Amino acid sequence: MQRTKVADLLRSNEIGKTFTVKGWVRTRRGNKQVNFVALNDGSGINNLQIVVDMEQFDEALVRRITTGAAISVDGELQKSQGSGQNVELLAKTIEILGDSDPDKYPLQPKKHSLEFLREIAHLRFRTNTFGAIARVRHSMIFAVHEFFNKKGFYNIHTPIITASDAEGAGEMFQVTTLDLDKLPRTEDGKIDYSKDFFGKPTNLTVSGQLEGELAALAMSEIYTFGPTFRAENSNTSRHLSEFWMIEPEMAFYELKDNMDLAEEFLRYLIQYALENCKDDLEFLSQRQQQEEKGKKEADRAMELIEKLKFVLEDDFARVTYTEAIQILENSKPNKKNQFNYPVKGFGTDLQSEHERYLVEKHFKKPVILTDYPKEIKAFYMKLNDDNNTVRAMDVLFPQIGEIIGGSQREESYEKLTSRMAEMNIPEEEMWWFLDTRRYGSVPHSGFGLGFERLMLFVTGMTNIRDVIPFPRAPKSAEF
RNA sequence: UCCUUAGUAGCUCAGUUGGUUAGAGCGGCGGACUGUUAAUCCGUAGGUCGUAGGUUCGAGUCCUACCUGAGGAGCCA
Repeated sequence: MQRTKVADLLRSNEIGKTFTVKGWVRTRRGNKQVNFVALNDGSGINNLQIVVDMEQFDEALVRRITTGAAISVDGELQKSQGSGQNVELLAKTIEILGDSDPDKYPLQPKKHSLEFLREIAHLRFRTNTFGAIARVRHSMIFAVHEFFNKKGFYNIHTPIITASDAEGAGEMFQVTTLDLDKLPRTEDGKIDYSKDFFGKPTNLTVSGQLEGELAALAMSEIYTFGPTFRAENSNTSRHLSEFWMIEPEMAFYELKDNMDLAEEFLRYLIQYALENCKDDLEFLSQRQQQEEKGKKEADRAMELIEKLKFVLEDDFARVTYTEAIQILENSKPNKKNQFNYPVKGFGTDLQSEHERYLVEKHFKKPVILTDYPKEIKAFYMKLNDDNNTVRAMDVLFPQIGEIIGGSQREESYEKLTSRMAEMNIPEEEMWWFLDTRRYGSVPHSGFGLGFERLMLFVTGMTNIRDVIPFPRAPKSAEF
């Protein structure tokens, strides 16, 4: 018989009909007369209750239905006598597909800490929380492509392995096939990369932006959605060594168009989650509420779904860096010396505590900060007429901070090369990038959205290692 | 990388100023209960206390180093 998914069966009202379900056992309980098995196959957050009439089954078989075991059940759908579910499956035949030794299976029918589950990340898909996160993650991936497809953007695959070290977005992972025990040397003792696989030093990409610009200056509107790698030794709940980034790049967009797109994009994704991930979000919300019980009232996060809706209600605040500095300088915590890093006028690099104050205390909604001093931003950002600030924009979200970083790009060949000279970026390595400014250069803009940061916000999880299936971080590459 | 903090049964934790056979809850296992809802009740088996040194008559409990986790900072997405 054809297999029916648990989620479909739970929605079904074909009482009395026979179905086959396959999945993994969450719990079994009962007595000599009747047993109840909670079965999940990943199709949704809710389990199907299998009712096992003990008179119909061999006790030895039923004993093998342990937490974690895989089973196949043929049975009749019926209205549930219990109150926890509408329908249940009265088992007619049960087949054990895969046993699971209850003495050794690490997942117990009880609450586990997220830290423990990180140590058994190969099995954590089987928990409610990580099943929900995996489904939400899928929906968000799908929504990203849907959004851009609807708007006529083309998805571009940019390279994972690159030879350019130009963006300076952080430490890079080197890619090599050289034998590290016997490195070939040139006459002056340096490593001879002409012997390496690509004939020159190569790394894993830290951003697809530069290649994205090449595509945008022909295709008009493109986006990338791929893995990026940073070998930065950063050990926080907001950073990964391997993460997924979405980078749209648009010809003929100025900074305001860029901001409008970023805001529309984020709203679209959140709206999509609310409409398509209701069950999972409700579960994640309950989970979060449980977690928050131990905290002081002032430290508690807003209820998840309420928080998501709240972001949709209001336009994001848009302020320039200069205005933000003034707000911060005149803020209570600054005057009372409560910031660890006091704000001292133009040029101060904003710290996490400052961003959090702006978003969570002052504006109480997402904030887009623009026009930063050129000194603290990348070389490719368009210089403003004041010669002092660049057309950068950072979108700041409550709790997670910077979720998007972007800018209008410098389209002038002269200004770009002079900025590169100031920042000691070798022109000869960037000849291909500079060609876009030599031939048919136009105003253009783009931004990068850290996909896992979005996932943090949408799921209400607080550690980024919990919103990607197999997190990569310093000293951590298991599974 | 820096600061703080933690590392005791499968999991979550308690172990008083260093002192006889290291405790609990949950989970597992055995049993009871004619429909349960991480069920309930009774019983039972599991640890030498992150690793390596050291102090001491004696260390889970003090000291040093290292490893690992968590929270925060920097870097950023």
